[in-house]
Amino acid sequence: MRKKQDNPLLTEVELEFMTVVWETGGGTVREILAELNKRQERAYTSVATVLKIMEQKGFLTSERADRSLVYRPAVPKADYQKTTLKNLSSKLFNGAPAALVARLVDDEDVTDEMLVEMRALLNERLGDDER
Amino acid sequence: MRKKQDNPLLTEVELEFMTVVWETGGGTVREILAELNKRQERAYTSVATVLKIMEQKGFLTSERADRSLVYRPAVPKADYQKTTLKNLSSKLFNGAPAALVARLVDDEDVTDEMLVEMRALLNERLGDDER
DNA sequence: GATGAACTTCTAAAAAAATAGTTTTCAAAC
DNA sequence: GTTTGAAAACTATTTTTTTAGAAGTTCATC
Repeated sequence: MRKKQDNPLLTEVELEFMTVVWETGGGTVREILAELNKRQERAYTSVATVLKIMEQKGFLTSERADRSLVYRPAVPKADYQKTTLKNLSSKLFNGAPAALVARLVDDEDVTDEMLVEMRALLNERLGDDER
Repeated sequence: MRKKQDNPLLTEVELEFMTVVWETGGGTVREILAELNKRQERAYTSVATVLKIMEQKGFLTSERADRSLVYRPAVPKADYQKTTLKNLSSKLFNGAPAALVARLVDDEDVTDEMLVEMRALLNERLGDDER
């Protein structure tokens, strides 16, 4: 009987940490701390605590190297992006991902270039024949 | 000196409440409670408290009718969807909304029909001339 | 003008998330 | 072999979110 993991979402702070780990590929607490503190000062132990929790939740793995733990992503960023989009789409867009795109389309901050890029992605996956 | 409202996002529970208010157009505490309790039992005062907070945060307006307060959305769902997408895109997709669509495109749960629908939306906004 | 039902408002406690101090561990340096 | 320093583990505090009881208000009715 497998437990299947029931809250697949990161909290605000966890996401910030995870972003650094994805970008850098991971590292020791001290290294991750250094990266995080470029944005906001935090104590060493705060970072260590959160990283440990994230490991328990299954978002990170750790491995000893010398005296330190080295944390690495256990979940690829692309997977988590997918999870998040699914969640958002179900919570705020009636489960319809297209509704989500509709909203992007009428956002004036989204440029035509971006929209063209999106269309290209869709065409690539769909094939260019009209429907 | 205006404060400009610095956290524009709903919490988990607030979003659940807001969803009901958007769907129904709003109502009294008792009415909203009835709707919410279809999913999860909650005390009357819990709901009243959260609705009050949401009003303070600017997501709802209230108006007296008889002895009761009637709550209504102060923010259209479409606006909030936009806010959320902006936030998500900046926090998890390097500020590139197209990256978000890229992720939708390679999600096997998103059907071709949905993708075609998205493309139609893009074409509509862009005009059908190629590029 | 007292009573009570249906509210809102006030207050607070429980739970979750975020932050960080204190203690322990362990290898290396002396 | 004792001291020291860097790190993890443990424990605690603070803040935010969620939940809800208790007290106060309003208004129709007796």
